[in-house]
Amino acid sequence: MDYKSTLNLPDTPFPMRGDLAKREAVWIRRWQDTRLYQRLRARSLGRPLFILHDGPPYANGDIHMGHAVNKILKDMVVKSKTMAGFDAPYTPGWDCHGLPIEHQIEKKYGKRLEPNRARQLCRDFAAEQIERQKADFIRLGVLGDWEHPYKTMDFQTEADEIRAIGEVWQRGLLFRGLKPVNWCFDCGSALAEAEVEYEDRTSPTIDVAFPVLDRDRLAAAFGGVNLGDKPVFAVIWTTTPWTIPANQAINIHPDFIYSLVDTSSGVLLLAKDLVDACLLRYGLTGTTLATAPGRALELIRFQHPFYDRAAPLYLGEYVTLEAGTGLVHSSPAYGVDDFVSCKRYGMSNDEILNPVGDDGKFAAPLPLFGGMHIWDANPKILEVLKERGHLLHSGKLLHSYPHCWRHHTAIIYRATTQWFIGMDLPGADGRTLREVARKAVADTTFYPSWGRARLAGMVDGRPDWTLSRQRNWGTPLPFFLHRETGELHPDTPALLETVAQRVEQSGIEAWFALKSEDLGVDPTVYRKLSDTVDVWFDSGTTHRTVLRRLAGQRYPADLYLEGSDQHRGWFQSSLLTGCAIDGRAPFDALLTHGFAVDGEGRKMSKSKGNVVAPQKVADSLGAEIIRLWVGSTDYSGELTISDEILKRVVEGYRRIRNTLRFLLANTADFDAGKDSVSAGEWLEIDRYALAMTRAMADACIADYAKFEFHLVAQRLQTFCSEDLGGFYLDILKDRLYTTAKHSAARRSAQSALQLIVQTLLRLMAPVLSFTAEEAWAVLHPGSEESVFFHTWNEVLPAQPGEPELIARWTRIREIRGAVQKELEALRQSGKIGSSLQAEVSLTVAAADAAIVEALDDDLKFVLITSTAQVSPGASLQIAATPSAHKKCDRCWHYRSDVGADPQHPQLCGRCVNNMFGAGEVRRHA
RNA sequence: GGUCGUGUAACUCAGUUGGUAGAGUGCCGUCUCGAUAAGGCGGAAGUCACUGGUUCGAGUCCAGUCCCGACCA
Repeated sequence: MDYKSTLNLPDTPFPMRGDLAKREAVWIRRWQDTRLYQRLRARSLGRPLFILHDGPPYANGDIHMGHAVNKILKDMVVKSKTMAGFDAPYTPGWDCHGLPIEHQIEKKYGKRLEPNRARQLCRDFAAEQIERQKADFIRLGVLGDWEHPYKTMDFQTEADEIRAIGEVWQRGLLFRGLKPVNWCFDCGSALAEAEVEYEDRTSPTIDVAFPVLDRDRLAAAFGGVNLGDKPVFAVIWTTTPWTIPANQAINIHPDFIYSLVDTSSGVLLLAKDLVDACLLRYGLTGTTLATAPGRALELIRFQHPFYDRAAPLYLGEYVTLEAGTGLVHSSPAYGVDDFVSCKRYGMSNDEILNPVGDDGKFAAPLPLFGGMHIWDANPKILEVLKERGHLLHSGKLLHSYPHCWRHHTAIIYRATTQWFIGMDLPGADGRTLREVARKAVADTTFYPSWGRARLAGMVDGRPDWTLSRQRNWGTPLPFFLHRETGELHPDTPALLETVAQRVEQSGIEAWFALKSEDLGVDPTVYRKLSDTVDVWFDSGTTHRTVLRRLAGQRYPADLYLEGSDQHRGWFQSSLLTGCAIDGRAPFDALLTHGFAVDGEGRKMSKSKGNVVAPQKVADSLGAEIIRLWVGSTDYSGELTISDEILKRVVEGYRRIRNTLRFLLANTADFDAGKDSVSAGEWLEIDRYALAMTRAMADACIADYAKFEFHLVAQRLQTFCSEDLGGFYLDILKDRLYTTAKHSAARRSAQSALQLIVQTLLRLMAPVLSFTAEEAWAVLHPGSEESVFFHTWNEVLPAQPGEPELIARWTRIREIRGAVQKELEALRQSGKIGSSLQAEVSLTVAAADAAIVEALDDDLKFVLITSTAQVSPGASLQIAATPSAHKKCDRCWHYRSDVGADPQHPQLCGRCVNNMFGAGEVRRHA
C-alpha cells in the first residue's frame, strides 16, 4: 500500500516561481484599484507622523538606475516607518523649470522662439516627462500619492516661490553684484556649469614684462639691494593675451620665494623655483641679486605694458609653481580668482575694467584694440608687446579649455551683473547666513555620519549664491529697479504679493505678460527685470512652497533622502533657503546614498555599454529583484550592479520565496483562531524557533530604525537558510507530515510556523513588497487586506527564559553539526544514503549531558536519525552505524518495530499509533 | 590638484572594547526525490587594496601610497 496519501503533505496556491514581471503588474493595478495608499493614510490617522519630503527629480528623460535606487530607498523608508507604527505619508514631486528643459525645446524648435511660446512648450514637455517617469516609478512598487504629486511648475508653487524670494530679500540677504560667469559669444549669454564642456585647444602663451613703478620700495623689500639704474620688470605668463588690456593687478603667492635676476634684458622678478626654467625659455643667462618672500612684496606697483595704468602686487594663495613665472597677471573681469583677489583688495565694481562686449568684441573706445574680436586681437597684442620690448617669449600650448556644449566654441569668464544670496551678510538677527547654516548642520542627524563633515565643509567654503539667470523657463525675479539709482521700488513687498497672486492664477507667464503700468509702476523710472531664478532655488524652497501646504504632513521634515551629489545640490539649497527664511534647516535628518555603478565599480555610461536600465530589469527579472538588490546593498558607498550580481540577487530571492512557500504550505490547514496552541504548551524546539524569530525580528527592527536595510536583507536570508531550512524546518518535516493532522504535536509546530510567516512577511514587506503582499493574499483570500496595514512586533508573544533556551539549543546545534559530519563520512563510504538510515550513539561531556539527555527520546528527531543514544563520558564522541532494521514505508525511519502489527506489515509502531491510536507523545522536537 | 567617501572569499555583506577571518549566494562532491525547475549534508575557496609604524599580538589603531566614486578646482 502507498502510504503517501496518509501523510499531511504541504499544499499551497503560492507558486514556487515568482513569475515576477507578470505578477507585479497585477499587484500594481490592484494597489491602485483598491486605493491602497489612500486607505493606508486613513488607517494611519492619529499615529505619530514621519515625514520624508521628496527631493524632486528633474522632469527630463526616462529614469535610470540612480532614480530607481533613490525612489526604492525612499519607499523602504516610508514603508518601514509605516510598519514601525508611524503615519508616514509620501508625496512625490518633480523639478520642472530650468535650462535642460529649455534646451530640449530649443533643440527641437530652434533658438529664436518667442519667449511665451517657449515657456508653453517647456511646460508641456515637462508634463509629458513627468507622466513617463511616474509610470516607471510606480512600476517599481513605490507607494505614494501619485494622483497628487507636486510640481515646481504648479501655479501655486510658482507663486509661493515668489513670496519666498520676498522673504529672503526682506531678511536683507539678497543683493545685486558683479561676478565672472562662463560666457559664450555664440549664445550671447552666460552658461551654467552643466553647459560647459572641456575640449583641447591650442592657446598662445606669452611671458610679459611689467616695468616697475615703485622702484625704491621694491629694492627695500629685497633687503636694500642696489639696482643701480637697470630696468626692472615683473614677469607674468599667460595663455590669454586678450586679457592683458584688462589687467589691473599681478598676483603672487605669499609663501613663495621670489628672486630678482639680473639679465641682459633687465632685472626680472621671478619665483625662485622657476628662475632656471624661465631663463632657459627666454634664452637668457642671469645672476640672482636678492630673494624675498612674496608677502614682503605686497602692493608694490608695476606699470601696465601698454596702458598708462599701475598693476599692484596682490597676494593670492591660488598662485602655483606648475607653469609660468610664479607671478599671475590679474584681470578681475575675466577670471574668478582674479576677481576674488581684486575684490579682497577693495576694488569696487565700478573700478573693474570690462572692455569685452556680449559679442566678444573689445569696446570701440579701447585704445589699440577697440572693435576687434578678442581671438583676433591675440596676435595684435603680441605685436604691441613686442614693439614695446615687453614680450620676453611667446609660444603655443595645447590644453584642456572650457567650451560651449552646444557650439563647441571656446568660452571665457566674463564679469556680469547678477543677483546673489549673500553668505556673509548680517541677516535680520545679525547673524550671517553662513553662521545660521553652520548651526543648522550641527543640529542635523546624518546617515551615514560623515555627511555632516561633507555638508559643513561645503557651507564653509561656498561663495555667495548666484540666484539670477537670463533665461525664459524659470520663476521670475519679479523686481522693478530704478533706472538711475539701481534701487528696488519702494513698494516692493506689495508689488511682490500682487505678482504672486497673479502667478497663482496663471503661472509665471503672468509676470512676463504684465506691463509695469499694470501695477502702477512708471516704466520710465523703473525697469522691469526679466531675469529668472536659478532652478536650485525652486527645489530648494519646496519646504516653503510645497511641504507646508500638504494636508496631513508637517514642516520641518523628519528626513530628506538623496544621492551624495545632493550635498552640493538639494541638501544645500534647502538648507540655505531654510536658514534664510526660517533660521533653521527644513529637515531634522539627512540620508545619503551612493550611485549605481557597474560590476567593476565604474560609472555607467552609454559609451561604455555598461548601463543597466531599470525598465529592462523590471520587465525581465521583475522590479522585486531591483528592490532586493537595493535592499541588500550597502548604499553608503556605490551600489554595484551587473548581470552576475543580479543573478545572485535572484538566487537569494528564490530562497526566501521557497521558504515562504514551505511555511504557507504547511499551515494551509491551520486556522490560527481555532487551532492555535499557546506558546507555553509548545514543544521545546518550537519555543526555540519562536525565540530565534523574536531575536531576528528585534535585530531587523533595529536595523530598519537606522535605515540599514542591507542588514535586514541579509538577516532574512540567513534566517531562511540557516535557522529555518538547514535546521528547524528540516527537523519539523517528520512531525508535520507523519503525526496526526490535529495532534498537539503538529498543532504546536503549526502555531509556531504561523507566527513565523506573519513575522517574516511583515519584516520583508518594505523591501520585498510584491512578494509579501502576494503571500499575504494567500493568507487572506478574497479580502482587500494588505500586509502594509499591519505593524511589526504585534504578533510574537514574549516567553520566559529565552536566553537559556537559546543557549541550550545553540549547543544542541553544535553537537548536531558534529553528528552530521560523522554521518557524511558514513555516507561517503557508501554505507548510508539518507541520515535516517543511521543510528547514532553519543558520548557527551558532563557539561553537555544535561542538555542532550533532556531531549530524551526526541533526540533522534533533532538529529534526523532513526535512533540516538546518549551516555556520559569525558568528551563529545560520536559513533554512527547503519541501521539493521527495516524502513517504515510511511515515515521512513528504520525501526525494530516495523511490521510488528500484522495488520500493517509495512508500518512501524509509531505510524500505527499516529494513524490509528492516540498518537505519539512528543515534548521536545 | 583639493575635499569627502570606499576597498574583507567569484558575488553581496558581517566582523562588537585589537587576541588563530565569518554568513548567504555561486562552485565542487554527495544524499534525497514527501518544499522537487526544490531541499539536506560535506568540501574547496581570502598575503582582510598596498607600504610602513604602534603593540606580546592589527581586518580592527596611526601615517603614507594606489584604485574606484561623488563634489569642487
